[in-house]
Amino acid sequence: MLKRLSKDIKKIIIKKKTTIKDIANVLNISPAAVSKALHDDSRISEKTKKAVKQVAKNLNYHPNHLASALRKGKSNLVGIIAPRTNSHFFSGVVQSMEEVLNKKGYNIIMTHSNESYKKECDNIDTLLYTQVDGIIASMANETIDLSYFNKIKSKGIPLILFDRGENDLNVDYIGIDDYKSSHIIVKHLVEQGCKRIAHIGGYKHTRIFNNRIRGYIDALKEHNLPLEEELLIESSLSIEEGRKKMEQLLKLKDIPDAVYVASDYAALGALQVLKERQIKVPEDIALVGFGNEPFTAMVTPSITSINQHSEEIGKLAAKTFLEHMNSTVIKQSLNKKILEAELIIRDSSKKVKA
Amino acid sequence: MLKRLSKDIKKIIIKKKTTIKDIANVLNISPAAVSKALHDDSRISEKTKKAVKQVAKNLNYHPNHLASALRKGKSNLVGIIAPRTNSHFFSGVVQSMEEVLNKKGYNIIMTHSNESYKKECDNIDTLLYTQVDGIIASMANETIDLSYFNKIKSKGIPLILFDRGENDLNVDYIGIDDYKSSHIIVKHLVEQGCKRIAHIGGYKHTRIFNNRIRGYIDALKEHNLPLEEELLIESSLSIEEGRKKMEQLLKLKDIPDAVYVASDYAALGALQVLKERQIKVPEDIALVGFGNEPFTAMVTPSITSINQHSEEIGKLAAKTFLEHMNSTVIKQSLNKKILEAELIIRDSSKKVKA
DNA sequence: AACTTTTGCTTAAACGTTTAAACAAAATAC
DNA sequence: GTATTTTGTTTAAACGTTTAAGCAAAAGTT
Repeated sequence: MLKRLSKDIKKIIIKKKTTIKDIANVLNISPAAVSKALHDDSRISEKTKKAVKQVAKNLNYHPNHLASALRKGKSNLVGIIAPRTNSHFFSGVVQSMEEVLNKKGYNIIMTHSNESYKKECDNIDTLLYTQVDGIIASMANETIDLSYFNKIKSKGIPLILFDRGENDLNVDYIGIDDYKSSHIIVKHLVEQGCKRIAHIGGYKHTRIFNNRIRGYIDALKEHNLPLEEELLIESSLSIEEGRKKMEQLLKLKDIPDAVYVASDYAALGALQVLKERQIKVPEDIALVGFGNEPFTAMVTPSITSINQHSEEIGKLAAKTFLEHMNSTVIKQSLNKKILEAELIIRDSSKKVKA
Repeated sequence: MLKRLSKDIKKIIIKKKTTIKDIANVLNISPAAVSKALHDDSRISEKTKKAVKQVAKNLNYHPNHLASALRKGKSNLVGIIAPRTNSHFFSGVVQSMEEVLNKKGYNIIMTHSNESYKKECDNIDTLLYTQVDGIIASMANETIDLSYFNKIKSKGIPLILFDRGENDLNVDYIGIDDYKSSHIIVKHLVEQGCKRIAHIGGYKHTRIFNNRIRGYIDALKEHNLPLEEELLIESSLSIEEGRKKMEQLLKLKDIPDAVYVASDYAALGALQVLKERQIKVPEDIALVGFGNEPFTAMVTPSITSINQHSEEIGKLAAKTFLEHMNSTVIKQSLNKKILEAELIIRDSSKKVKA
């Protein structure tokens, strides 16, 4: 009784959202005609189209996404999961994805795992809950168990991984050739005359970091340099970790003459330590980072780094998603697209002047 | 013709998602009964509830959120917009919001403006598009134009701001008393015997930073200290900016004996500079940060800071949202909740030993 | 003028839920 | 043993959109 009353009050106070029906009533046409007019259907006259759009604007009409998504069986939303938000690489990737997807009428729901496995799972859950049409993701550092990603696949919606992917998971993948990138870096350092090349790498269980480590090891071999255990360090690659691992390397009786760091952030930390200790870069120790973050060009000395082609990766990932949506049958063939990375040589490793 | 065919193929290949109807068919009951059983309606017998839930599990049933949201007229989603993802404060706030909201059946869509106005607008658009039931936001540093936030209000869904709010905008707000916080800090520094207290603050156009600056100025006055222009600096408050502004202060002929930095990150940068220059903290210069980030306790010397009660803010913001949802009429009265902050005194400012 | 085609709309069903209302059967009350 | 309440379910409509199918009128074709 009281409840009924308050409900009526609500109805009075809340200006009901205008629907397609309201527009139809104003113009004395059917809701179907309105819907078609709004979608520029060729079977609707220009006159009614104009009228409908005008009334829609007047009544402040906004389509009910839930209704159309339900009816069409797709939400036109794609979920993105990135491990971090503040890296130039990831934001570049996302931006170019967004560009491609928006053009095709898709909206994006961004989520960040912050490198945490739990958050990643939460992200997947909300994305599935909101009925996204697909998920494009890059895995958190922590993630080892992949059952949650399989949950996506079992729902039947496309999953595309980029950068931080996994070989086991049977999905499309876009990334750069990390193994080869290490080769390019080591080759460059050798050409600069370096003989004791250290590697501050990421954790081996992450595909890309493992590949960089393997590449480092194999490249040393190719150039007949010995692999010394004390020169190969795993780390979480934050600025602070870069400082710590660099300090660790400087404590060795036989310090390296070059350090290849698997992330620009950690490389920056390492550089800070070197500068504080008055160690000359690149003369005493040459330094190479990874990711081509903008700051690498801005610090002194500027840091040599690997350009990961974020725009290209984003574009390809988005296009792969669109391919899935446009194919009527479930695609069986997988897209594994591996781009070749590019070394941007800067002062931190330029011992031999050209 | 061909299209029809391919559609049929699709139907065959794609295992249709199981719906409430499928469960109903299996058990020979009505879909309505199934729906009620799944929601533990008191009018459904325990026996059928159990049976329904079992079948649901067997068929791998997942409720169609779009359908239920459409029918119920609410999505049970709440959008959150935070300026940054990596700050302890914001992640604490969000976590406690999530806790409160999940308990009441709400899911969260997190977005990050990354301090960019454009991204903030994009976030608002996608959130409105996904038909969230409300938005809880903290404004980007860049944001000056508030028309986009008014767009939310004009849609009739609740908007709750926290921390970075705005006086003009007629919305609920939860935050700490920044003005008073500055007073607490200045008082503390004066008690430690400091006479030239500098302030590295944020940009004045952001409410909270403006309040901190005003608080700093008024507190100086109260303690009969002169306000010196060269000691009051605006900045973006990153680590790097903290370094730069500290260096700027050290270039003065008459350097300060205390620095109050409006962010722990910038305070950390300042501390790095002080340590590099062998300036004793707190003996030569006392240092106070803001935000009580975990690292403030971990660096040497540990940094005195202001605890912003992130959990409390998150909880209150979530509760305010829930109040909106539960009230049948549109609430006119605004909630402005200002919490008192707490100074955590650590080594960086402890000149007078207790 | 008698047809076909095209144009511009309408009708009605569907998407998967929820929920008010109805109703039969069982349990309880008197 | 009839009246009333409670229990457990069904029916049917609704949420706002899209879309296949239908249909009348206009335009085009012989």
